[in-house]
Amino acid sequence: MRKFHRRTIKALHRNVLRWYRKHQRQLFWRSTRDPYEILVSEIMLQQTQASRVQEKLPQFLDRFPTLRTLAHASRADVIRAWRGMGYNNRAVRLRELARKVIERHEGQLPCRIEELLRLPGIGKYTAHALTCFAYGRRMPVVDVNIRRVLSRVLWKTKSTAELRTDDEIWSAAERILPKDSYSWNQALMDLGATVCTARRPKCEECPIASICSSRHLHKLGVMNGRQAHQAKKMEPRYNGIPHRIWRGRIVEALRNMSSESSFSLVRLGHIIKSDFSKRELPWLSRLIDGLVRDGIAHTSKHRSTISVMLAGE
DNA sequence: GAATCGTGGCG
DNA sequence: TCGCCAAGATT
Repeated sequence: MRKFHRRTIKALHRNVLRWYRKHQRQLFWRSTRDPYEILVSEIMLQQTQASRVQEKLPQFLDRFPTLRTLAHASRADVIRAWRGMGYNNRAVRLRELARKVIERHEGQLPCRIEELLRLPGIGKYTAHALTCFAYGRRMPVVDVNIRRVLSRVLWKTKSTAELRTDDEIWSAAERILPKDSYSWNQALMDLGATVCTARRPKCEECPIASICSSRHLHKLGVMNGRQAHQAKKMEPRYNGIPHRIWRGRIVEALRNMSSESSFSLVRLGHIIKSDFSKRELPWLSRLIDGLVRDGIAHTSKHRSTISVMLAGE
């Protein structure tokens, strides 16, 4: 367990918050405290860059202005409104979450961490983020930005492959948390997104470079080069294209189909792959099965032909 | 605990 | 060009 000196922490707070007051990004979800709006933003922000959420969130909220409108919408409509966001499971879970909040909590998003964690699509990060950003409670938050920033500032960190463990970072985040945790957490995320970036951090613009444990590593250029490519397991592909991309193409095709009709497997195959042949039907079926399991697609048999559409219900 | 889940930008 | 990366959660 690393020790932190009070004076260092104070300087950290002062410099980061001063930088934040001047350089913060203007983001949609910082100008509201409506728990529902914050909730949607946090789900969208999971593994997704703020700039894209900034663009899509207003459209989504326009379509589903309240938790109730979302809960009463069809899955297909929610998935359609999720277009361009990626990770469509999130859309399905968000709608399911809304329905559970109505049946369990009378339509009020709960504010206790344990209750939040029981809802689909909410893990440790999102539960803490909601507590801090929607309810204004003093609460540490750790996302990939904060993990990288704290890892570099508080420990010598040569590459993003050598970040500190989650336990270490959560513990550190808790111990150095200032009074105004809302601004602090937002500030650290901005710093990580715009200055203390994963690749080519702009240490010359950093308000806490003089305090940073990794400052010398940067001068040596250690953090600049491409990451030592650690043999990561290649994800499954078909025709050189990752499984997930094929799934995405299918979902996009289903979105563009009018809600009453459906595609036969062969027709769908030709839409996502121009040279599709019947020999590839087993491959396509497996992809569809995955989408059905995830509650994104729905299949129906008519005589011997199988049809596909977005999940109804 | 590793594998899985989209999409677009950037170096 | 192509791999890495992005406000993670789930199984």
